[in-house]
Amino acid sequence: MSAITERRERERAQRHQLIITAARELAEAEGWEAVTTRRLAERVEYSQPVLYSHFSGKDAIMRAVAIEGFGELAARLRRVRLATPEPPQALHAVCRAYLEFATERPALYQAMFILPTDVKFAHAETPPPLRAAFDEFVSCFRSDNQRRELFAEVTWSALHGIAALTESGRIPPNGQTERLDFLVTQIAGTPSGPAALRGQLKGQGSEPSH
Amino acid sequence: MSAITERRERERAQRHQLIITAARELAEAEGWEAVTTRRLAERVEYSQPVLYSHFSGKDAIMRAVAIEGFGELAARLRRVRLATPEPPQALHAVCRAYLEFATERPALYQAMFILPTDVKFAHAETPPPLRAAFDEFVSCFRSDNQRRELFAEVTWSALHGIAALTESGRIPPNGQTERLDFLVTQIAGTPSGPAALRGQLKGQGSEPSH
DNA sequence: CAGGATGTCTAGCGTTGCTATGATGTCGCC
DNA sequence: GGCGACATCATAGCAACGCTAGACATCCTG
Repeated sequence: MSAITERRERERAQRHQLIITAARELAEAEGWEAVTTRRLAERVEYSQPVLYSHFSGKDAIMRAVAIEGFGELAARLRRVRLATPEPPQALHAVCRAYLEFATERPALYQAMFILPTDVKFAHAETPPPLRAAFDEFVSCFRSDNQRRELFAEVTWSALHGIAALTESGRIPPNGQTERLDFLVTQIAGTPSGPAALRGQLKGQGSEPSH
Repeated sequence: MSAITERRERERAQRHQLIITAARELAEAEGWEAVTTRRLAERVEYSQPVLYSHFSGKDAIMRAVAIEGFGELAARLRRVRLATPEPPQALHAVCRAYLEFATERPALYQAMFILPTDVKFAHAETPPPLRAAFDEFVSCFRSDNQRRELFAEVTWSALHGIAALTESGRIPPNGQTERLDFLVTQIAGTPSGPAALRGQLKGQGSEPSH
């Protein structure tokens, strides 16, 4: 292989990444509905068909952005968990970091967890960064807990519910701390968050009633 | 007002409902991406502009479908709750009914809770059926629990997370019972579901660990 | 019965994701 | 060095989308 073709492949790889980055920036700035193939092509200073020589379609571009997001989320959760040695606080910190991620990067979060996708979750073909992110939740539970995968799954689902409903305006953005503290307290089976430590649970039953 | 204009208004109201029903049926049969104004117009046997004399646009049609769904969900949850007198089981039953609703009517659920909307949640202009559905969750907690609104909010969020991630294929459809049982058990702060009563929690710590 | 208002459809605008075709430029071979 | 083969890229266009202006018909009213 000649040096020239090597350079071309390098340039091609750069352009590949350029498309992903441009799509992500455009989505984060104006939302996914503003990401059209025309605007994206203009932004990377190529014509539309070039996009299709790198990706099979708009869906594939969004999938690439999502996978990039999985890597960032996994790294962020891992950093937070390792920085919080005490177990209950680790779960709380990881959950808070998850919600912060969803709040700070709504468009990225949408691509990862809300918009239709054909990325395989909990499957052999699952992208490693996605599995890594999920494992951060699993690692917040004792290794002798045979159901820690279930614990992690439900914890993640609940966090996703809060994040999705907040982002779409279906629950008010205020009170995230209370929701987070309550959730972690219940999931962990024991008070762990700062609010709980401040005694917000005192004097109130948590049992259902008719 | 003449009898003729009365008849016209009646016919107009019927057609209004016909559009909503047709949109819903089309969405439930082929998904919302298949609901185009052209296909919808063809289905109600009118031309496209007629839709716009009833609704300001496609969004408004979807909003009408969603509000219809809120009414059905509220009725379903209420029926289930009243049929389950024992408090802990009531919460469990209501949660299960919510997930069943989401599973049985995925397109309707999407319009209600996933797709972008400008329906006001937790607001003065909130549609009464929506508020009624939420209140069914609230009513599952003791009235002397000053934070029952928070309890209900987090419970609903967690259920929505499970429903949304399941429907988009991000968590496998198998194991919904386990997730539901675990969630209700943790939220209620005491075992309440059948699985918990079967002793699935034995011998496993629920405390996080490093 | 004429006139005006009401209601409906035909036709079309601008935009979308995507692609067939053709021009341009580069590479390897003789 | 010149030339055919190849890869690369842009122009132009397709079908379908949400939505709307204007023409047409129909019906009620004076």
